[in-house]
Amino acid sequence: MTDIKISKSAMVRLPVYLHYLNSLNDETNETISSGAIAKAVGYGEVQVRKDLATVSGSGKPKIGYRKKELAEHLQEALDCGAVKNAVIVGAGRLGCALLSYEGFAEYNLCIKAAFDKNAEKIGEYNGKKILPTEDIKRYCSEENVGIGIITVPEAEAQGVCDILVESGVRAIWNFAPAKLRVPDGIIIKEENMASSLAVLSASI
Amino acid sequence: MTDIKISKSAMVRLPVYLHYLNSLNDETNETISSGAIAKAVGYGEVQVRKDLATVSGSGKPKIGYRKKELAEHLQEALDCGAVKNAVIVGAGRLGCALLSYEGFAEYNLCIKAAFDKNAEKIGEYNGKKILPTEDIKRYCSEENVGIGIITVPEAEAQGVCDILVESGVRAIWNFAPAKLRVPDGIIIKEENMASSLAVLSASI
DNA sequence: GTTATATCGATAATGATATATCAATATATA
DNA sequence: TATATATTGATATATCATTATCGATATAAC
Repeated sequence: MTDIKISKSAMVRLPVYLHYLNSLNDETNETISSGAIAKAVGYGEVQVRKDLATVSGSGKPKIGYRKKELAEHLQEALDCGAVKNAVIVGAGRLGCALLSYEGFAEYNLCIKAAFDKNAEKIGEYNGKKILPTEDIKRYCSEENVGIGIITVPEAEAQGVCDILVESGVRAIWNFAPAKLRVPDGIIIKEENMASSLAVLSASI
Repeated sequence: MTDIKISKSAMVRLPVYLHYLNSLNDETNETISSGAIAKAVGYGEVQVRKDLATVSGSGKPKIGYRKKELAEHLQEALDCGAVKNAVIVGAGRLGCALLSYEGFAEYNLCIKAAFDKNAEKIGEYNGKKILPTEDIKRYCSEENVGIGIITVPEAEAQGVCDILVESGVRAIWNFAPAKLRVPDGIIIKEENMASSLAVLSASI
């Protein structure tokens, strides 16, 4: 693992490049220029070059980047060569939306199952199991789950978070509008829908 | 409108402060210190003071901030005194999840209706109307809609975006993994779920 | 009244990120 | 082979955001 430091903000852009490359349906050209990518994804072209330089170095003057090679390097940087497993806790509307969202597969992310404390929800959704909350710990260790997604109400979020951490999950994606406490070493990303929309609204 | 410049990243934190203040159920203290807020929401205490200074100035040494006053100032800064209307285009799972999400109300955001091109979806969901795509323009001007939320597949996103812009929407929240082109003056926020999760996954 | 303490606000220092500039280079053309 | 051109990569600069420091001030205790 060549341990180059990639900035947080660059990390957000990498999947965008990869997605764009994947979306190109085998056109004639084997290569693509930073300018073309920049235009397509809406970043500055220097920005693109700088980002790509940190992961690839396959760019050649007058030629551009070899698409295939670049995509591979992006995959490596995002470490999405091997499938990674995730689970969702909270099988409400948002939880189910994520459960059935196809887009994760592109990055080799697999949402294996969801959990809910409500007995009525237990069963299947879109071919994926919804299990009772009590099963989280067992399931996560058996299925080698590394990522937990929290879509429960605010009041329950911290409890769920603790269970996930106990279950060996190393990263958490939190959709509840609550600040969660996690031990050092656990990565947490807070996603606050209402506040995102509020920001947008404030700027109009 | 006192036109102070608030940085983008500070703007993201303001709703968090407001939400926290709202969540305090009328405790004995009328005031709260920047340190206490910092601890609760997980930011540095200098950070909190700096953010609050840009919107309020109601802080007093040894006392802290008057909760009520602070909340009002945050509301003003976020301009969420008056109700603002939004619509969703794409009544799939994610669209419906957002349609029924209660959390927006805290910031006086009202998602009025959703639109879908699929005739089967037309009707109601959770008490809110789902209308055919053709009605977007008429509805938005009649109901004074300023914000459009796009939850359609990538291929349809740009078309929907154009319609929304034509309909007088001034801000767009895009959940499709596509870079959308909008005229100057229209604010757009790209939200890429898959790529968010990919970033998280890459860091474990 | 004087002193101690909590807490803010302002300024400065650091760090991170984005943009601009330009030399270096791989190909194409004459 | 020499020259022109597209395009990268590196360096420098500018912008933006966070953290640290410290003096100022409102209350409380003595």
